[in-house]
Amino acid sequence: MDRPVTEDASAGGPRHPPRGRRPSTTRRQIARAALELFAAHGYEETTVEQVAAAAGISRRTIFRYFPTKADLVWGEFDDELERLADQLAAAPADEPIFDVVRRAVVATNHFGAGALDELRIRITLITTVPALVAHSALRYGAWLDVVARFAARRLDADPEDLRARTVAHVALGAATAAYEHWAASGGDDPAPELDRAMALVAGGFDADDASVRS
Amino acid sequence: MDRPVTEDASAGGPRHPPRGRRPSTTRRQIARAALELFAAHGYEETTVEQVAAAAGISRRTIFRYFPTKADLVWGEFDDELERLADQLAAAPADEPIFDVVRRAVVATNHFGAGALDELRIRITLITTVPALVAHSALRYGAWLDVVARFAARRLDADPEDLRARTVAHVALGAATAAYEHWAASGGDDPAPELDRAMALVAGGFDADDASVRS
DNA sequence: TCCATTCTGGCATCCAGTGTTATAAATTGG
DNA sequence: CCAATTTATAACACTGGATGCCAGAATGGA
Repeated sequence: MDRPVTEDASAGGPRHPPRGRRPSTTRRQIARAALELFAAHGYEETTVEQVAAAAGISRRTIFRYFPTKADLVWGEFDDELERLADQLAAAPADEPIFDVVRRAVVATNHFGAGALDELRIRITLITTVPALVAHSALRYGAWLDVVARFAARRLDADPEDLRARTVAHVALGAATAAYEHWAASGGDDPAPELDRAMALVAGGFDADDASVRS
Repeated sequence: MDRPVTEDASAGGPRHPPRGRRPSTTRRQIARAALELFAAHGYEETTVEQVAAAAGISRRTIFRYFPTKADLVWGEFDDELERLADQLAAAPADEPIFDVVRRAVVATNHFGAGALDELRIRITLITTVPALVAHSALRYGAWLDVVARFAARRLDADPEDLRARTVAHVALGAATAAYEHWAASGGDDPAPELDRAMALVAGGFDADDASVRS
């Protein structure tokens, strides 16, 4: 009802009232409308035109808020990336690299019961719809960079160092497996699955390790 | 010069002469024409129409040989998948899971000097062009299934088992990191990079392990 | 020759994504 | 209150990948 005034809840600078015409909607509102349609009728079956209609704006405006149709599903992924980077940077210097990544990934993936339903819809779409599986590789690129940069710092190496990139790619692989598994089997919080997958890696897939058998 | 007669060099059944009109070209020829154009002018800058013209066929026919533009870059990836599956199946039953995967991946990625140039073009495109990075997630899906099925057999578990899927995703991560690194830094055979990346994982990223420091 | 089969080309269509332009809604300054 | 400026939106046109459909070309067989 009240106009969305760009919902800037962050600690901002001096509050100049915004200059021109106010946005008629928010990213959040558009994404929510899209997700409902995708969940109800399927991603491929829903056109951007229909999302626009549901959100009460024009097709062209959708693409000003989101660069691609696939990005409608990803919500505020960039924010999560920042939290991950902070977690990594704050880790004690003597903690082993992969342990830090493991802790950080798990820590940034705790969700309240309220957000779980929406999260499951998102992850199910991302891990099952081919167009979204494909797109995820692009979003994960930034994730890889964050983790690889951290690993490179710890190894005193270049961000393109094979070891640093491998740490990142492997961590992403474990996280992807965990999320895929969580979305398919109706668990509760995805954090335990994440921790278990990362533990397997940290143990080097040693078949004698109890963590593998648990 | 001579007509391409569907180049079926495999050990076939009884040789009925093919029935209807013969194909005017081959997948190989089309892919080669496409790769040249992509390398020369860029992937996004080249339209399927131009590939068709270079291959001497119509745009529509391109999409009968290849389901998407991106698949033009992937060549005979399916064949490689079969070889990987065979390698995995032939491994001794007492060899640790990840060691088997490591050996199989390395073994299926030896290339003669003649094929290296084309491989590097392919991998460079796949790891740098956003549309191809995205598409790769779809092709790797089949790769994941092959490795996960192997791991599941070894673990006497379901193919969707978290451990099996994690093994597959993590192996793919390591392989991706290796290939990415190989394409960027002009090495020779990608196999050593693959082996090194997989060794890091097998060692659990233990910083005291010599394999990590080498 | 007539027929069945296989491949190709051309056309129409859908949809995601982009550039452009006009217009609406808001603030600032007179 | 009016004009200038700024920002957001809508409407339109256009590109290019992908798909369905159908007519026609090219082959072997009866």
